[in-house]
Amino acid sequence: MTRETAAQILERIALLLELKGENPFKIRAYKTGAEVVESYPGDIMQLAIDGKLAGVKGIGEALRDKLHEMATTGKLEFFDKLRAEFPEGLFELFEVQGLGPKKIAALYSQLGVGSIADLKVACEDGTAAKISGFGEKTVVKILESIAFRDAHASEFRVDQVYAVAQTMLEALRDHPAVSRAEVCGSFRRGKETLHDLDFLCATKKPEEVIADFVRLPMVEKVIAQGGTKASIYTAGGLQCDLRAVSSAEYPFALNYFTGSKEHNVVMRQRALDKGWSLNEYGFTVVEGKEAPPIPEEIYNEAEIYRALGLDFIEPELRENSGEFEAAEHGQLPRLIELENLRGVFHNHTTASDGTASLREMAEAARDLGMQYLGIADHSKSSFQANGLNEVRLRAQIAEIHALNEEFEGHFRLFSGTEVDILKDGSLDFSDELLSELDYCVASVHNVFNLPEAEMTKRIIRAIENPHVTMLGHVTGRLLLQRPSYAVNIPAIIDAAAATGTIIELNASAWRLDMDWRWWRLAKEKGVKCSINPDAHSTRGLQDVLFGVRAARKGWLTRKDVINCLPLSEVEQALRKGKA
DNA sequence: GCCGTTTTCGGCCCGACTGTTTTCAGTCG
Repeated sequence: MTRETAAQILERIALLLELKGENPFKIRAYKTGAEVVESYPGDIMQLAIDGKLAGVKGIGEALRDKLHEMATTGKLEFFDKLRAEFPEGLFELFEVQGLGPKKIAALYSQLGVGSIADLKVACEDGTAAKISGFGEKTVVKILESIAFRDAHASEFRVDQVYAVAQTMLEALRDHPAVSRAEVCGSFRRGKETLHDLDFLCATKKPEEVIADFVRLPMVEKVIAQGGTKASIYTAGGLQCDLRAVSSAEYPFALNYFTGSKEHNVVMRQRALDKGWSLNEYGFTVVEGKEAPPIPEEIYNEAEIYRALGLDFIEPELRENSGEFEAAEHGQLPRLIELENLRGVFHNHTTASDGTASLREMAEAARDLGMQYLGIADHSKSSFQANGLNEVRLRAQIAEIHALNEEFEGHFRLFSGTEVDILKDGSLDFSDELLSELDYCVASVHNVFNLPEAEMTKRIIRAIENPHVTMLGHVTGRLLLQRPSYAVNIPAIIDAAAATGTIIELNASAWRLDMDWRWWRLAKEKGVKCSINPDAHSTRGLQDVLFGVRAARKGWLTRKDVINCLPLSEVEQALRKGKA
């Protein structure tokens, strides 16, 4: 059993115990246990098998035994018995905004509601509104939340598909009959959410490759299987398509299946203007038309673009939103790469709601080849996240100074805070305290329902504070789960430009906020970006990967992203904008 | 169920907001 599965089982136990009205502290113990399993630095499942979990904080005797059982037998009797008491669909009810354990338990016991489909019926026929604690507004909110969820059905965040994409791609590339393979589609274009994964491979033996593809271990169900293409579902319900083509066709197919559809339309039109027809297999001269000869050998996508008089357009830019004009005039940006990052800001430690200590986070960042790490734990108003008060923050600053002494200039910790932007736009800490920090991230964490004008004013007031270095997750959205609050982004960008405030690109796959669609505007206005993992564990630092994808999609180069600066320059840059 | 300058049992994170109530329970962050 994988650690992800084990963690999910512990989480589900916590939910079921909540439904049963169990002791809340016992429930929290299971939730903590799930987090520990999820983010433990080391092979926790092997430790469980070997019976070496003693001393792992958060895992006591009971969880130790349960983890051992899961790791060795692949199941957990306690969980199987517990979940048999409730319908399977009950879990999805927790995804509905406004529904918690108490309301779900009431719906289930009084109306037999055991799934979102049941819930929808109960809301629409008026029975739900009759339950004590439910009313008209509750029902409306529930229906809204269900509608939002339906609109995004069968969509996945990129972190949910990343491992499958890599594993399948490796399997394809490993295949003796495959010469080249790639993930195409919206995954390759760096989209933040997607419906399926499109794989492409070049081979002389398509049927053999297809047959082996549908037998991969992660394949749950074969939807279709033919001579050159197949579709399957993984256990997680993710659809994966494979197309097998010849080596000569490969660059054309790669281009075609990467899309976007709008980009492809323009590509084909440009080819037609030359008298060529373009499809997923190659160029052909249009019947009866004067046309230049088709380039004889096209081995890669760049040569297709060159044949059409264009610079190579990176997949992330292929949305027909100006990339052709830029490619024609040699004005495409040289997009940022993961390797350009020299450090990261906005990270949490055990002082607030992170799972790793200051030292562990620093060591993990060094191991990733970074030169610096910015700490930004929550401020006191974020009680839920164990936010730091003034005394604890000053203690952390001192601790950071001590660690920096120890690093002797080889690595640098920056002291910061993720300070709450309060309802009126004032900040959770005084200017005096903020001035003692190396930098400050300001974020909204409560009162999401303000009208747009008020929310915009609130955030701009925070931006105008000279101690606010950067603005955190500007819209508060959680992809596929919660829409952004109402806010006027162009007005925020203008305010950031006027005050020299950096805007964060929160790299958590849940957020990717500010959205890639706004970065070109921000860049035009001279606003700098900081790609921030918002890491709550050492593993979380690696989320910068998703942030870089989004930054590339937003046309950003290393020059636009502040944490591409080497240590020797970044400190000054943190101050410069606000000087 | 976990933890502990407690060795064995008491404490474990808090406040705002919402909608339903008529003083507060439930949810969220």
